[in-house]
Amino acid sequence: MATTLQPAVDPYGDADEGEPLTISEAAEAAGMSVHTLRYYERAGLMPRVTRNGSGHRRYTRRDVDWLILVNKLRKTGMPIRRIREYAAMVRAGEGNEAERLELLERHRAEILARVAELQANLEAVDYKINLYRERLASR
Amino acid sequence: MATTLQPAVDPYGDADEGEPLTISEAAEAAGMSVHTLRYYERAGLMPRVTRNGSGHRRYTRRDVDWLILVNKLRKTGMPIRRIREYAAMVRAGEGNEAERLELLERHRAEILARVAELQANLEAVDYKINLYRERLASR
DNA sequence: TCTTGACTTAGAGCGCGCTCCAACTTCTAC
DNA sequence: GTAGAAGTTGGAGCGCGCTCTAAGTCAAGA
Repeated sequence: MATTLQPAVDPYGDADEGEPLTISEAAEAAGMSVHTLRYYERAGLMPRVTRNGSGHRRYTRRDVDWLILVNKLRKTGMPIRRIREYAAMVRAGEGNEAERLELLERHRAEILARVAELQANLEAVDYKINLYRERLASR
Repeated sequence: MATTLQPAVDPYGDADEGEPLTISEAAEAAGMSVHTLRYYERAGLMPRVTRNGSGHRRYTRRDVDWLILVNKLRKTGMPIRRIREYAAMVRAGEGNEAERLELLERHRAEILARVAELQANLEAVDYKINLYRERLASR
């Protein structure tokens, strides 16, 4: 008997994966904790996660790729809530690419704004640094 | 009207401070809420805040400048905890400029690292964006 | 058979940075 | 003098994103 429940539709777009990973292997591969993986799933951030016969999660390579992307979205400040929306679009399958694109383009603009803000405020820090350097130099 | 907010510019000289501001005026000038100003004071982020005879806070131009700096440090991700350390140094007075400089230089490095991280992860977002654009174009 | 360890769940806990509330006092304008 | 705006305090509450705990299931190896 097959050990995994295969979905009728592959939410990622393609098929066939290779050996699935356990949660700890997937956590290792994605660079996060098993706690976080379970949390992300509960939070609706995974388009799908299949289980084996005894209820254990099995992560495909695509699942891990998705986790790595989620990680990057998080590191660029995308809130869980919006990643959930994105995951829902991916789960819904093909046909909503325009929406997905719009979400990512908005996020791109936010990243650029964030970089600009950091660089602007960096100037104030640099100004202060120079002030202290001068004060120290004139002793 | 001698009581307007005049930038009589006193960037750390011993010049006149001018009329002190109430908490709501200072909040307005610094671009934050009065709640936040009180919170920052309680959290130890203010080197000093004087009170008038009846216990109301009076903010000098220097206090507001400090708040603006704190705001920039926050926006560049410096935790409250570390700003508290910095405020303690300022409160302690002259003689610890080397420590203050070190704190700011560490923060500077963290900002640069953050910018680099954002830019690196931005590439993944751009990659995805291009993917969706191509998918949409070939329809 | 027993132990070990990896997995499961629901739910609690936590650190951060505010943000607000209740109850009270003080200031300002009329 | 009085209304009401604005100030004060201690402490509660909140949204976020994890992070961990407890109690249980299950399979493999000594």
